[in-house]
Amino acid sequence: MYERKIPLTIDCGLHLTREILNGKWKPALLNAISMDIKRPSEFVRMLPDATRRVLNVQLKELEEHGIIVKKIYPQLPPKVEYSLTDIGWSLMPIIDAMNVWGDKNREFLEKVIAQDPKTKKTSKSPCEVLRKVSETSHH
Amino acid sequence: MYERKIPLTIDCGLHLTREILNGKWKPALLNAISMDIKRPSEFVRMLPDATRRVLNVQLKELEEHGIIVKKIYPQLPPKVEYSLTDIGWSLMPIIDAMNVWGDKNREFLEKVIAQDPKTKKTSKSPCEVLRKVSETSHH
DNA sequence: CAGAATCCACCAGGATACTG
DNA sequence: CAGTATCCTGGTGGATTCTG
Repeated sequence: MYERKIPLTIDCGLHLTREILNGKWKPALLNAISMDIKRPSEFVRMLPDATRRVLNVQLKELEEHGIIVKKIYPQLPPKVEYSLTDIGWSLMPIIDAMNVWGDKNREFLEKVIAQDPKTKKTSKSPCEVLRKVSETSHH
Repeated sequence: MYERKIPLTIDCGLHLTREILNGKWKPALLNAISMDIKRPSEFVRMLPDATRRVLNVQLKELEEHGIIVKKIYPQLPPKVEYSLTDIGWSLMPIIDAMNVWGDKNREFLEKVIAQDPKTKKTSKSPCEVLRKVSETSHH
């Protein structure tokens, strides 16, 4: 059974963290950036089910919340790169834990979520896509 | 700088976990249940900004997803208690991490989130409320 | 005390098209 | 390649009322 190391008496922190991570693609974006996939075009390839617009919106929020930084290279064609701030990096253990937990329980979770009527099936599995991207993302 | 222990090449797990935790009050509910605050009336007291209905909805989803279990005592007045399943417990380190991270960065986060125009101020701080509840929750 | 039934407002997120 | 402007809809979550 799970043993709590720290006595948690309040959950404000929980709400704050939820607020920061609140957005359909934010965890995935953070995960991507931490893996050095940090250009908008790469995000789009990596998350085929998301729109450029939505990704931009969520990236902007993450930026405004101080989690990531946007660097614009004044070139033609334009080049943009995102990177994690210190606070952003400090968030990664949580993202990783979510990733690991989801992977570990994938079989079970896919079943219970699939049986959920309000779950819309996404056309493509993000898995293979991301795998491809990360192989080719650095030319 | 953050050193990644496990090479993460896919983020499906991330999506699954997000799906499970997707719901405004789910993390707080899980946190509460793990702290042995597990009766509907306690939830309502603990989260004054949430409606009974919404809490019920989210509890039901958590139950359908196999994260919690609902036990109904056939009495008058009715009594209901929720508890975490094994999978639910295995999720707690993540909830805790979120709680800790949010607490640690509270000052910063409150600032950046407050300056966010689309953040609606909640009337009461959940902190004091929860503190009160946990003091009195076991009669 | 627990919870179902309505009704509804709002906004996150998706589709599309256009500019630099 | 990057970003913005519209437009639209589905669903989340809130308010209220009513039962056992």
